[in-house]
Amino acid sequence: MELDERKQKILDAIIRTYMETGEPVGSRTISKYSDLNLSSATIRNEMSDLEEMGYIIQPHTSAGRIPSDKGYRLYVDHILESKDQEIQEFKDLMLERTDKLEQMLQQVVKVLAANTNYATMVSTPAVKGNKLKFIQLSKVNSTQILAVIMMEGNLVRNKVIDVTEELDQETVLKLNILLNSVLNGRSIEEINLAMIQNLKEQAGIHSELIASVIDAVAEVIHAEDEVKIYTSGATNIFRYPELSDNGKASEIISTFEEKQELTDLVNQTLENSDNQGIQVYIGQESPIQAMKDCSVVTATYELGEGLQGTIGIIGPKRMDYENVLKTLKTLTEQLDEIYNKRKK
Amino acid sequence: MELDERKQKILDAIIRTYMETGEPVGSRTISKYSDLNLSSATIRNEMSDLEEMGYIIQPHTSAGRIPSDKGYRLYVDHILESKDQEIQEFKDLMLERTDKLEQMLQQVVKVLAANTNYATMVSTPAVKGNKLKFIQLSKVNSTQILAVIMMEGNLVRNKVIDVTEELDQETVLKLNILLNSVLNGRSIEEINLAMIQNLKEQAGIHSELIASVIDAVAEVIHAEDEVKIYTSGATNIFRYPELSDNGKASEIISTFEEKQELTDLVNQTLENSDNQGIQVYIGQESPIQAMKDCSVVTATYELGEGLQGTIGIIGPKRMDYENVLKTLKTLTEQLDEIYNKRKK
DNA sequence: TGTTAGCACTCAGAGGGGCCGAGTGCTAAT
DNA sequence: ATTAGCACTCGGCCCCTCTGAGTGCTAACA
Repeated sequence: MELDERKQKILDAIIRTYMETGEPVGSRTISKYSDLNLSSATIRNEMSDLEEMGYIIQPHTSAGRIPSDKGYRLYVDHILESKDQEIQEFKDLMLERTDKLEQMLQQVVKVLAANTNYATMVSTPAVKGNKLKFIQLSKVNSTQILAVIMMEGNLVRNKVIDVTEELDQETVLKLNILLNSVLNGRSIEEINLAMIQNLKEQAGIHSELIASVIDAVAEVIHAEDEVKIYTSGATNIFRYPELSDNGKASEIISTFEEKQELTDLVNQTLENSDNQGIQVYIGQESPIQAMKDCSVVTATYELGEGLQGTIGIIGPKRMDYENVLKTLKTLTEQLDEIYNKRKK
Repeated sequence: MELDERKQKILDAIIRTYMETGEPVGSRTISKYSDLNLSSATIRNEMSDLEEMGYIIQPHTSAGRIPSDKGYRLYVDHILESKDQEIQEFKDLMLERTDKLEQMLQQVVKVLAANTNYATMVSTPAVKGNKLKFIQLSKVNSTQILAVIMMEGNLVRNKVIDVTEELDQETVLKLNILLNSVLNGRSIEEINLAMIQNLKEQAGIHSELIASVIDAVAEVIHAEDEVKIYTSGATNIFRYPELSDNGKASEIISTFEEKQELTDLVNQTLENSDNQGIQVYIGQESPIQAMKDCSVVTATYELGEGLQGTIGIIGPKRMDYENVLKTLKTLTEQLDEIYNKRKK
């Protein structure tokens, strides 16, 4: 059987209606609502076909039809194809923009949740192929050294290193210079064993400390450690009866609270960025098991210099894809812009 | 009317039974369950008195009685009076203890939620009268300086400062020495205007930068900014039917997610620490409106040197106070111990 | 041949009635 | 002061019915 234009239109009408109401939609509704001017009987026939083809589902006899994952997928793919969408302004949000990236992201995720009425999340940017700007060792006390590591994009990480040998100020200074002269401007991938060996030799008796510092650098740069995730509006899922069943709701909210699985989502999203970085997971497609009854829309934003983060919106399968996609697109663009301004 | 011993015992029995079952408890139950050897009729008379005195409530005619906030309060106060409670071990938790305080706290809050089946939260320590260990300025590029500020307790904060004037390495070094010589070992309260003035004078043309740095120090030290709150087990509230009513659950979980109000709770807790730092808010007593149907138990832990944080457990009013109080006491002691070991 | 009207059928959900049992308050007896 | 007994209350549960939305099928129609 073929999905001709009329069937498409009917499917579209079904999905739209269902997105609004959340109730199974019947033939009569479509017959009246849409501008197809077909009787309910005809619609029924078509619906029967659509069901056979797997685009819609009847939750039980004598109920209307609801879209299946496959139906949603078709719908979303259509939207994704349609090219330029108008741009909505986030001025009010951006007015309050702060210098602190993390605070801003928290702001973003809140506004997003409030605007969309879905659950939202955002990850801080992961470091990817990022380069060292400089390392600064400072003596804390006789047995501890503070290593401050700054990367491109002004990301700063600290680590306190315990040392066995006592160091004087001068030695610390020398080690500083040594480390910086060799490591600055390198990405983690570029720092190889030969380089480390070389460093150790030059450091002489302090080679052990060098090893510690390198370890710290490696640890610190390793992205996963430091990707933070902010969420908001998890309780929005109570708005959608099909999700607020106690077991489901609890699972989804737990996932939001514990965040571990969200990290997986972020990583997966970053791996397959395409289509302007926006991805839509419908139902079972979702990488997170707890969200198999939801749709998850993710977008990748980039603050330049290999700093990529993810924004995600989680809602019912009948979410307002059109609006969500548009909003996410706008938002990621705005984030780009912020970065560029800050750079200037 | 007086609360004689028998009434006390009956009240106690009512509360304990209700804590177990979550159902209103009737006179017959108490008559059989307790070792008072009184008929249900007698119990009924006493219950009638207890109700009049405000310790118990009848949710509706022909239902049993449940404890009122006042009843719980009496019960909790009794427990708090009873002195030495046995100590329960958290060895498995502590085995995994890491150097990273925040990671450990996250661990703590998770274990706590899993063990108690209540919702839990923990705040990172707030800085209070804490002293500067040192300040380190580093040149990032021609217009930016990185200030690393280390406090007692090895708390490190970073801030990138934009500067208008170009600085060479040597100047940065000089400013470093200047700042450290004046500010080291001072707490934020000790840094006064005269000191700042003095610094500025010595800095000459760079006085503006000094001002920026001082601002940064102030900002960074200001506790509220940096108190982070971790939560876990928010969905545990679904275990308790009296809380899992949709509206209430949603409110509580939102509070947990947004965290702003939890900060208020933390602050309030830190302000009135007494009774080994453990406080119990029952129902309306809670500083957080959303939790007016819950009980909130908070404990203050101290990592020495003015670093205080808060642990909180949020559950139904019929929570197992005895166990919760014991657990919290143990936990805070363990945290103390960790600090002492780390110090050594 | 595609579309429509009509009709019998299905089924979830709302509403109502009746029953049950837990629990109370009161009274009279011990 | 305590207890036994009794009438009464009331929420929760089960069962039934009714309703209305929706379907599939068939026959008529253009």
